[in-house]
Amino acid sequence: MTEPAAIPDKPALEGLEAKWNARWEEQGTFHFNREAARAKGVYSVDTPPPTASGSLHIGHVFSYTHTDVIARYQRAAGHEVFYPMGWDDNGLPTERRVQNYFGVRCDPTLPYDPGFEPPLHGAEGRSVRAADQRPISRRNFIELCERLTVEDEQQFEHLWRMVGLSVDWSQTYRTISDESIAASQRAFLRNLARGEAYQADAPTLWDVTFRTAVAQAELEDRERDGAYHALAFHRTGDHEDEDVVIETTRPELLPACVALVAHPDDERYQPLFGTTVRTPLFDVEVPVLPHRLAQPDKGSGIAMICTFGDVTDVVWWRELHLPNRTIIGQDGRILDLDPTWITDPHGREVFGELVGKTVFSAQKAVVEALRASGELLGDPKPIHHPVKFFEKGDRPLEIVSTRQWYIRNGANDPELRATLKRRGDELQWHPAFMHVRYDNWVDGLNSDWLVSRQRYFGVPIPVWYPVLADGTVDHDHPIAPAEADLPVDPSSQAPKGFAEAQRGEPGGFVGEVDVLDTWATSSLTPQLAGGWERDPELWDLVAPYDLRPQAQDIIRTWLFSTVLRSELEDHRLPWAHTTISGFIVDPDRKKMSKSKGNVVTPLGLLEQYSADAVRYWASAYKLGTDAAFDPHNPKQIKVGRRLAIKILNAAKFVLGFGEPAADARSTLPIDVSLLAALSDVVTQATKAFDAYDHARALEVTESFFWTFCDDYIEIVKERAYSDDAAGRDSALVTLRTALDVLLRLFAPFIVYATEEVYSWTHTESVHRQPWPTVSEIAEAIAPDRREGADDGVFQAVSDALITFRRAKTEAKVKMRTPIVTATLHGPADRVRLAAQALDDLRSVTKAQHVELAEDGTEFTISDVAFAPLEG
RNA sequence: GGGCCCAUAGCUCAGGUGGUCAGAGCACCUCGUUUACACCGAGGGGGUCGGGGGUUCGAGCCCCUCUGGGCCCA
Repeated sequence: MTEPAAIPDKPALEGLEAKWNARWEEQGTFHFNREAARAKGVYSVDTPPPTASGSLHIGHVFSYTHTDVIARYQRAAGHEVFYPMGWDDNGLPTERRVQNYFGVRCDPTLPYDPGFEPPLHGAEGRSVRAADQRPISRRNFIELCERLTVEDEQQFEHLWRMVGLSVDWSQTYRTISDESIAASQRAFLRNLARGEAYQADAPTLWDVTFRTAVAQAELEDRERDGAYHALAFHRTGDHEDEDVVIETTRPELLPACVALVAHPDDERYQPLFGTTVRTPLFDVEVPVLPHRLAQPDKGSGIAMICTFGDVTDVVWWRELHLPNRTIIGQDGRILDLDPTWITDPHGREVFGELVGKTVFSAQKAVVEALRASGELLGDPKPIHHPVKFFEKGDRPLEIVSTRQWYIRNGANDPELRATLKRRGDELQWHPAFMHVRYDNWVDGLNSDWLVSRQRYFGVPIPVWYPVLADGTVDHDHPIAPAEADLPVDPSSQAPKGFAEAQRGEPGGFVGEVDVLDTWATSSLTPQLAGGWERDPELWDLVAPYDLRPQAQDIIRTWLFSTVLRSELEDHRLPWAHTTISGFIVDPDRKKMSKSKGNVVTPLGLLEQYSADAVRYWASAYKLGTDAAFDPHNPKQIKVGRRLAIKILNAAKFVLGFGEPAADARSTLPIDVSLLAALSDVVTQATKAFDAYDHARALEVTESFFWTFCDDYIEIVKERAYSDDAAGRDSALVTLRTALDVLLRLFAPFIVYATEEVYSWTHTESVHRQPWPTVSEIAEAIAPDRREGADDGVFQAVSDALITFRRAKTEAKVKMRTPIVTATLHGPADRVRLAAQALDDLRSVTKAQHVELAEDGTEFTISDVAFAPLEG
């Protein structure tokens, strides 16, 4: 672009997205420049990488627009903005999508098939039943994951470009790329070396469907129907004929019962503490113990402890030093094991019948057997109670005992917990009240972070284990690779000093097959994007970052885990500010989610109303505020569209008046006054942006803009066309200055229309222009008029104008109907202000003569004589 | 059970440090083809700021409490 473009006859929003995206890409408008960064200072954004396998909905556009608006302001305010985009493509969501899309599932025991072609291609939306999924090797499966995410990411990028995110697309990263895997593994190895990562064989929350362990942060409670079953336990010793009745929602776990428990203060059960009872059906002797977590008001107040029905069972088991009698396997079925603790032949027979049954079937079988033995008292009492689920799962979690990897997070380390709390205090939250959610989460941590996942498409945990001479695996002495050798895949590569043939052999090794939790990599997005240990120059420029924008529901996961990793690695916050966007709710105030079927996809809205319109809608909401959205009547989007079109038209009109003389300045009182009002807008918008209140910045700008169009342009229109050189130049300078400033004030929000307009008079992008300043506006004012300039004259004329318009409306005459004479009344000071622009006021009202009267408390007019309208 | 947020015109939302703060847009009514814009313009009607207490000379704005909605954590 060497010359400004011609002003079109009929400016329109259509096509601007494609036109300007191509131009921005070609000119590198949003490229991060390291030299500029060193010179100007950096504003770096740790962008949330959307889940590549998900679909973007209107809520994403909402929050990402907030971030972009901030980035654009900071760029204008003089920073070199580091604003990369990432794709979170590793993990379960991708696996699940691949299964459904291609009709396959991963079976790691199968060999790789180089010529494999999936049975389906694009079974979008429907889930393919597990039985219909073709089993394929892990490598084939991962290849399909790669293939699909690359396709998805292209669509995402297209959408984001259309929305107009000022991202530097050359900085894009993926959480599953070799570089990301290496970074994630490197961070993990350092955690391991410092003793922050460790293994434990412990009861673990387990999703039966996905067959993987899940972490505390991935839990959610869901209300489910259940039933209290009253079971009779039998006392021992001197009280053999007495029963103790407990109520349980999980009678199928009876064979895993290891004790009964009641609250230490519960007088009903105090006599039983220290005694034993025999379980119904299985006749296993178990102790009756006191513990503070037993709830006297729940059921009969005494509960059975099983290994393991819920997380409380785990606490009891650990604190009361009870035996582990796990009976549920990783498939959610009763394990085929020898229950050595059950000695009663009938009990062993009953257990044998349970083997292989699902939890559901096992419960039916146990209940029937209890009925038959008379140890089930009465009918089960239906209840509604919260049950723990994996947030992505649809079957209740079980608890199984397995070896897993953990990263310390402060749950068992008061000092670390306090440090993390302090980091939360140091972080600047926008809005501030979101800080509480972080504190609540850190306070509520009850276990270290479980990071191993029994999945396939993820970052491999980079360790091997020695196989001892007797063939057992020595998990206590993991073999780690050198950082220089990363990334590694222990399931297909041998550790240094071993040959692949030694895999699984005595004296050899085995590779860890688990992968890291997605969040264990996502918690490193500052490192992944910022070239940590890969590009030290970049890392030094951008880290710690300025901004972490994100959704409120992942404060406990993404935000917290990123703070944790940064603390463990660098003992500092990863960023100075965090902005939390609200989410989108439907007109009934229900959160938008796939399962509710109320998700709105943005592409249609962008095409129908334009990206600027959608951006306006998003920008109009403050951070942290949930927004109701009705896709059938997107009012705010329509308003945004109207605004964007108005900008095009107003600019065309203003520029159409022609150019002022080169040395012209704003001289007439009303013109100076308009620029004073504009200065005030700049001050307010700047202050709002600096306080991360973009909605306020937009509001003051928009409000001024409409007044500018409806009043100021109308008021000076005739003068701008007139032969009076002085008056005309003052108007033209004022109009052009105001337009130029307004375009830059709007540019963070209305990115396309402002750029289009700017191109009519400039060869550079409006998005690379400095943020407007008060002193710059003063430059447009004649030097002797700058002192004490205020908006009084403009306000007075505007207010007076309304009374004239009202008079015409009430007289039911056209606005252009000439007035022969009229008297304007008002307070003396305001009348005198208006008098300073009396010629303009007369021209806009078509009044030949206006009498001024200093009386009354507000503007009114009287003695209006209309002239007949000609023609 | 604990915590946080929200409840202002029919709708969607603004209302720094308490004193023209009762606002904007949409919707509604009336009028209007004026040197950009009918994807427009002008004017107008409309709310005892969820209920109840309290602090204050004065409270959407501060405190208490109740009700309803949402979210987070147990």
